[in-house]
Amino acid sequence: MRNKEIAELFNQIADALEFKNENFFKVLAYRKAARVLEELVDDVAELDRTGKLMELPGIGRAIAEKIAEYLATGRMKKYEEVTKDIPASLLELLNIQNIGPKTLALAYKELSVKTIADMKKAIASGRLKELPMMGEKKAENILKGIELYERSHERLAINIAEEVAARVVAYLKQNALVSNVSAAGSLRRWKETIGDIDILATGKDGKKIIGIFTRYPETREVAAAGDTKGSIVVDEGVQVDLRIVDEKSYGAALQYFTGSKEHNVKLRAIAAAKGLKLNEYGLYRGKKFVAGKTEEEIYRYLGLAWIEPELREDRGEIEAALKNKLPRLVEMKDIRGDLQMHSTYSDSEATIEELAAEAQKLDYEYILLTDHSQSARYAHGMEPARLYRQWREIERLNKKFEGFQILKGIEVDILKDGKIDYPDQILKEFDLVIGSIHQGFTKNVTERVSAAMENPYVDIIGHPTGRLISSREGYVIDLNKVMEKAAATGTWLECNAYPDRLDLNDVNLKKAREMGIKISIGTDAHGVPELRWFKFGLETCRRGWLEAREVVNTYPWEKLRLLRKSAQ
DNA sequence: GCCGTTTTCGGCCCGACTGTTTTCAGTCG
Repeated sequence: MRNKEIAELFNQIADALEFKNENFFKVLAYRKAARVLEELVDDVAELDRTGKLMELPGIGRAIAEKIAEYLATGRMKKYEEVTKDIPASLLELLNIQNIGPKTLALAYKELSVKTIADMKKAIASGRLKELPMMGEKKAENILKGIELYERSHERLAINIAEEVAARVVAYLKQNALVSNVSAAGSLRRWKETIGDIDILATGKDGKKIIGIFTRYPETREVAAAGDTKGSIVVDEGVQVDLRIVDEKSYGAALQYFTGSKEHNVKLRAIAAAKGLKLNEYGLYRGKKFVAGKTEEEIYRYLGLAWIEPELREDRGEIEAALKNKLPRLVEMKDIRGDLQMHSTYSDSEATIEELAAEAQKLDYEYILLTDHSQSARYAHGMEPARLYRQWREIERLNKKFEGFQILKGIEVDILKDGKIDYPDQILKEFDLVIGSIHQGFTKNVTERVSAAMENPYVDIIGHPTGRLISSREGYVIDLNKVMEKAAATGTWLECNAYPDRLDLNDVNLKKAREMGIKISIGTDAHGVPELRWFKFGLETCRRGWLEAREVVNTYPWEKLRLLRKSAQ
């Protein structure tokens, strides 16, 4: 699939056009097309073949033709044209805070700045600050931007961002001047990675509150501090923004700062069509304030049901809300158990007993213990003798519990030849079996996973794409074929809740849902504290529009066992 | 460049903050 490759080209065209000070909306159009391709589950080449490219939102005639051109010839004239007089290293600088297209163009034209190193030199030599509209402070801020970029230009993992935000929110809540403190932005939407952390609060004395905020003990640097808005960089190297609004604007501001940008653009268009104006202070008819204290009243006034933050990505949620057809998203209270975890029997720190004790604290009815199978030597996979020992321990422990049980599971390797790591007579003894790829990431993965799904005892495919958010692309796999096979065989696909995996991801889950595939959530915990990461899987499922009945963890075990394909 | 309950042209996001300037340009979200 070349979706990502083409998306990257469009992003670069957008950067180049921005640098050249082209029409801002044209830049946006390319960025939108890039985003649509990045999130596309289908193969862009297939859509091109069947003439369906222009059915995608944000893809019109001109962009469809460029995609077709690139697929046919491996080249895109537009891309070559707009980038030919720009050094390849230059556009990277646009990602640095306080460097925008104007500053960059000026530094390039006057001082031949082409790289980050050039920019540092231009600042050190004092030449940058001599340019028009530049100055001491401006140069200093660019230098800070470069430092931040070099330290951590990667997005923050959701679990880290959530922790940082929770600490800042708790700090602000201690202060009597502040009320209604809440995280907004991509964190409130539970996006899998977070750029910076947005926090919203209400209070009378904005300036004072911003002052308190900038004295947060973990502040490394204060990037801005005004009457209603402040920005700090905390020790993790992440930027935290705080906005202060009036009580009566709280809902409007929460809506506005939760985003996504694309969702908000569409919402404002709906407002405009009704002769209204929506901004972070409220919904207005002319100068008259008509709504804004809560999000609900804003959506209601626009003729929409309130939309869960996780859905606000402009992936059809506004259309669904207009028709009153929003999904009833699965919630934590629907969940009865965790369906993947490891113990000391393979490669984990936690004993079975410790995992069970923690699971009961979490009010689960069951957990599925899924240690590795024998060929996973790197993970101390279990040969049959150790497996039988584990079963006896599970049986012994289960006698002690009431209203809780440990299910006998396994994360079995799908081998390089597509075979499963245990024979069927062992497999059928498990309560549930997860089949996963842990070896041969580039070798016939689609065929091997498909073959595994033909096995009546393989109930779940674990982390189906194998991606690691921080470090690995994932297997070479045709997910469309895998989903078709999953739907045909009644195999469930996993949403692995491990924060670096979140696999399947939101857009793939939404696609799976549309195909009628059931989803299982597992933390893949390798230690007791990691059982608390379940929420990241749950939230990813919510971003994939999943309802409780579509997530198998919501069924009591008596019902769940009957959903297995071997019981059908 | 896209899009259409304002429909084939004209609108599409605009307000806060900073730093440069001396009334506003650039950047960010």
